[in-house]
Amino acid sequence: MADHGIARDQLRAFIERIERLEEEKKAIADDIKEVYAEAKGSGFDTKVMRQIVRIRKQDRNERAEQEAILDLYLHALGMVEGGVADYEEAAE
Amino acid sequence: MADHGIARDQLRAFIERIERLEEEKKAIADDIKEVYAEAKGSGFDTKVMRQIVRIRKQDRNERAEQEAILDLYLHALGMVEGGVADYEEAAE
Amino acid sequence: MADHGIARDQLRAFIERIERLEEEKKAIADDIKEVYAEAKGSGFDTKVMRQIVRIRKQDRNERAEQEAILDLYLHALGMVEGGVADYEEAAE
Amino acid sequence: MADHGIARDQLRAFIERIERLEEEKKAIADDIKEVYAEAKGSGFDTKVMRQIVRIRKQDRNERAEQEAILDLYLHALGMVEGGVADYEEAAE
DNA sequence: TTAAGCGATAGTTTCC
DNA sequence: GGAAACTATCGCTTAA
Repeated sequence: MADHGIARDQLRAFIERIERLEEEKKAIADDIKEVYAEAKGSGFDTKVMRQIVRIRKQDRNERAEQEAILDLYLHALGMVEGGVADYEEAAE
Repeated sequence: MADHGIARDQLRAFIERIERLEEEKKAIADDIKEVYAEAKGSGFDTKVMRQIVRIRKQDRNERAEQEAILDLYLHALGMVEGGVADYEEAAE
Repeated sequence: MADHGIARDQLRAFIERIERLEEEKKAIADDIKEVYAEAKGSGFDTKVMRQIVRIRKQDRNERAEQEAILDLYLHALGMVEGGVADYEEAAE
Repeated sequence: MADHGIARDQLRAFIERIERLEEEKKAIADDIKEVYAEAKGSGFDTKVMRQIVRIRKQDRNERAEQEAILDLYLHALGMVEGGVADYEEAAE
């Protein structure tokens, strides 16, 4: 019985942290909407803008993935041992 | 032709503002995930937690809606100007 | 009352079509797994393979999106009416 | 060095087989969406439909599991070889 | 102004 | 158990 109170407080704290973060997230989402509205007011086509944003994001993702695959290859080819890898192993 | 450069700069500025905001949003979303992970590490069931968060949000929405309806009634009845509102301002 | 039977039969038909399609989908997913297993048996690293597949897919998506954005621009700039569009229509 | 070319061709073949299968899978997924859309157009609630499909799938899984358990029992009791199983195969 | 299509996000499941 | 794929839900935007 004793722990229930503690667990409850802990849970409440977690929930409240989450709720505060969600509020912040919501606020930012609203900011984004505002920016689009403002841009629209300046004569820009928001549809086009959204696509630009999306494609630029894709570009970033792709670059990240390219690096990931390069890493993977280097490891697969064993071209990493003797250098950084030993360092990392030693550090574990 | 002259304005294209300006429009371009303006567009670029809008896009960059949006991208910065999206980054922030992403960061917060990650924070939320972390909190859930931490709670899980403390032995809480995240599925249940998510439900709690969802239900509490609904409650808030309902409450907001009820207040909106109340406002509507008060306005319809002309019971609001210079009356309740002043009260609320004074209370803040 | 009369329509219930009909609606029911219709619903049943829809459900069964869906279930058949889901079976097919499942079968193909299994095939894919088999191919990965076979490749693994031939000494390939499936992790790398999955990344290759993913990145190639991204490439395709990006290309599609680029085309979409080009279209959008052309329309936004009004460079399509009476011009390219008619060409395209004529070509179809 | 000589094998690299072969490995490469082999890899390419695997990748292409996978990509072809993924395309087929995608096509079927799209077909499923279409059926739902069509059903919606006929006045059915797709949310409910999805639930029906899910429940029926669970039922099948359960039934399969029950049969597996039954099989297990029958085998454990040695009541199976040359009996029911052959019947079923013949019936297919 | 609302319905509907679409995109994004959240959640579940599956694989490693 | 952690990551990735798939699914479902939600909210926005658009068109009627």
